[in-house]
Amino acid sequence: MHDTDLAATGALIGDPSRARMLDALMGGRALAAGELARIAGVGASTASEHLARLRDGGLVEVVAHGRHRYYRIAGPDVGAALEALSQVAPPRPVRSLRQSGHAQALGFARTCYDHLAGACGVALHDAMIDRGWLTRAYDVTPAGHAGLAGWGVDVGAARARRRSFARPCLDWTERRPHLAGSLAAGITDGLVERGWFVRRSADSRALRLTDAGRAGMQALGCDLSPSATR
Amino acid sequence: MHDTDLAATGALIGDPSRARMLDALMGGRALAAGELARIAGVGASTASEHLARLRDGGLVEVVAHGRHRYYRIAGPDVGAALEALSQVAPPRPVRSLRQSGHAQALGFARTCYDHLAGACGVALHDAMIDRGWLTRAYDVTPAGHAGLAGWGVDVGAARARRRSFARPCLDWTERRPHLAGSLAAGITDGLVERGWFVRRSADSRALRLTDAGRAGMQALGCDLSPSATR
DNA sequence: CGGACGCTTCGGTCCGGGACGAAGCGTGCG
DNA sequence: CGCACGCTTCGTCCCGGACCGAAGCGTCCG
Repeated sequence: MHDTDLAATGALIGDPSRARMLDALMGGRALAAGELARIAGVGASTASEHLARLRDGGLVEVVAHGRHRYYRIAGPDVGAALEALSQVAPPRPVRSLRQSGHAQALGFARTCYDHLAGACGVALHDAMIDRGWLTRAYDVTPAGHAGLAGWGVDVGAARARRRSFARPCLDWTERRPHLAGSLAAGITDGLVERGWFVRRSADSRALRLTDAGRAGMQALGCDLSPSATR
Repeated sequence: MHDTDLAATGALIGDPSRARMLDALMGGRALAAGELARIAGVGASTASEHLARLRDGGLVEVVAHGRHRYYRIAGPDVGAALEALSQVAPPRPVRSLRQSGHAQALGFARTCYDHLAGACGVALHDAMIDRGWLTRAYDVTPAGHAGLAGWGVDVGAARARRRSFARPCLDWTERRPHLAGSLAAGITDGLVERGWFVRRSADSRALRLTDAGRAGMQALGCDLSPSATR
């Protein structure tokens, strides 16, 4: 039984270079050390040291492929902590039209670690419950099973994973829950594979909703109109 | 629509003195600046500057009573973020028998901002659902209404507050959910007022379960045996 | 009213951590 | 095999933030 060292983890997140790396890794993919150095805007040696500290602190894990070292968020609890911290972090003022567009894109659709977030994530969560695919206790109904199978999502596989199956994750841009857990990760993977969402760039966890994705989500009953997403 | 400055908030939490203050404030009470200086082990001037930064960063809020300045956690979202961060923070090794006792006490019963956490919190959450006081979608049943009224808890008042009513909050010591939200805050207040739990000290968010509390919780079906709390 | 007290602000000091460049190690490839 | 490349480790420098003591302000109380 232990007390925890909050300051240590806070300090890890509290460096701007490391925070930029963590933000990029919240896109859900593993990124190479060199890529993270570029994203953070520091040299390779500096990036190495930052990544070592994040790894030692348990926030990221590393997988080597030959000379390439791929880093990723260590697990869903880290993703959840970073999202919760984003709830209370101050907004970064928008200084350009380009940044404004990026912030809009983040708010509309992005990954929160390994699942869909933003207005699209919240709309999906709400529609799945309204349509009876998911109960308010976060169980998948037979209708949900069938519907998700039609999306190419294997609900049984998600359930078999040794982690939380389905739970609400409070969305920092919408201030309402989107779906998290292994089910949400499976759904998000499935929707990306179907081409409903496309990743914008390595630097960003913003996702772009395709025409096919818009049609599919609206068929479920997701409300993607501008007023509903505000 | 904004991006957030994660590093700024991380850095606030990442100072040991400030982390100690936040930890004490997670006890759910407002504490005076002088008390927080004592808890953090720094002088009054240093504490003032730390508190000013926490206030400016939105993590705490201040209420003046004459020459006394009482600081408290700014809201449930901050409490949730700190609890989520505790999930991923490294354990602080226990160095003495006294610390070991304190860590045990924290794990058994403590406040997580304004609601009961630890083994007791998780046992209460589970028993309320098992006993049919609460549904798995976190609605209070008529039986729950009556039972809680018997505990002196006003469910209607909790529902009328402009915040989340009832939701799971992943417990960092038990790794399972305890109850959070205005309902949980009301329950915790009620149980403290009934003398079921007693606050140990200003420095700590540990709660002590009284004999009356143990009897009352066991009557509901809370499993407080050592094996169930491990 | 005058002194005590709680708290905040400010200037000065010092230390820790982020940045860089150089060197070293391991993988990949012609 | 030799060179290029990706990454890590190490030493040095420098800046920012925590800390303290002093001074100032406002409240409390005899």
